[in-house]
Amino acid sequence: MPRTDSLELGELTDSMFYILLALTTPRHGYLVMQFVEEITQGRMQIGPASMYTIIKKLLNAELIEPMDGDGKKKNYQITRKGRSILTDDVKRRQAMVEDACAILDMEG
Amino acid sequence: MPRTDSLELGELTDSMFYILLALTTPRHGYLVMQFVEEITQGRMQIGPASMYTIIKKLLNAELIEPMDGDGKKKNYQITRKGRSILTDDVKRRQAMVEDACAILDMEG
DNA sequence: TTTTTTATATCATTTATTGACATATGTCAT
DNA sequence: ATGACATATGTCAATAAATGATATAAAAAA
Repeated sequence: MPRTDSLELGELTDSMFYILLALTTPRHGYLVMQFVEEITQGRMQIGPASMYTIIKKLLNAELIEPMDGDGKKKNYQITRKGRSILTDDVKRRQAMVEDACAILDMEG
Repeated sequence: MPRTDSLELGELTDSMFYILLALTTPRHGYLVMQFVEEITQGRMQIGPASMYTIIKKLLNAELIEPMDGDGKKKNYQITRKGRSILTDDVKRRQAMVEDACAILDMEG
């Protein structure tokens, strides 16, 4: 990924992808971690280091925004810009799968 | 991605994914670069630095193997192990797209 | 002959991820 | 009320991945 910022290319890393997906509903970081593990059935786990590092980056890029926090908890939600980049990235990933299914002999 | 080797997790990076896909037919590095650009219609480009670095890594992990080279050209092809990991990774990516389509409101 | 394309390769740098660690509050059983 | 565990957020150093720049050399084309 490196050497060029993935967000500048309009691409999301797997972690960013799932965190953005989680924040289509307002949640705080800890809940996002649990949510990702749940919907992926444990296939993907995001620990605190990754979580809070990436949250910071997504905030900075304005793909998510802060919301009303309840005490210690800090809630975030996806922005319009974030949603747009997320749906584009779903399409990008869909295209990759289709490329593969065409060449291999898998049902796409 | 880092801190843990993606291959040890049985996961492929985007570049590895396309290079393996290209090597389902025997090809040499330079052809792989062109092939990837073609099938992705320019969406993904892999330059020489990435190409030969990743080829080396895939060889080392025995996901590809060398073949008869014609002069300067070095041909490679995917191994059985490589094919198995590739199809698994297609499924992993398919699952990600499905996760997203379920939460967003996209046709999967 | 000069230029471009083909073909392979390395190195230093940047970005991404994460294990280990630190901190603090809330909850629950003993 | 005391110890254990879950909740909740955060940093830092270390590792891995990708790539721009650069180098080399043969073949093809202009």
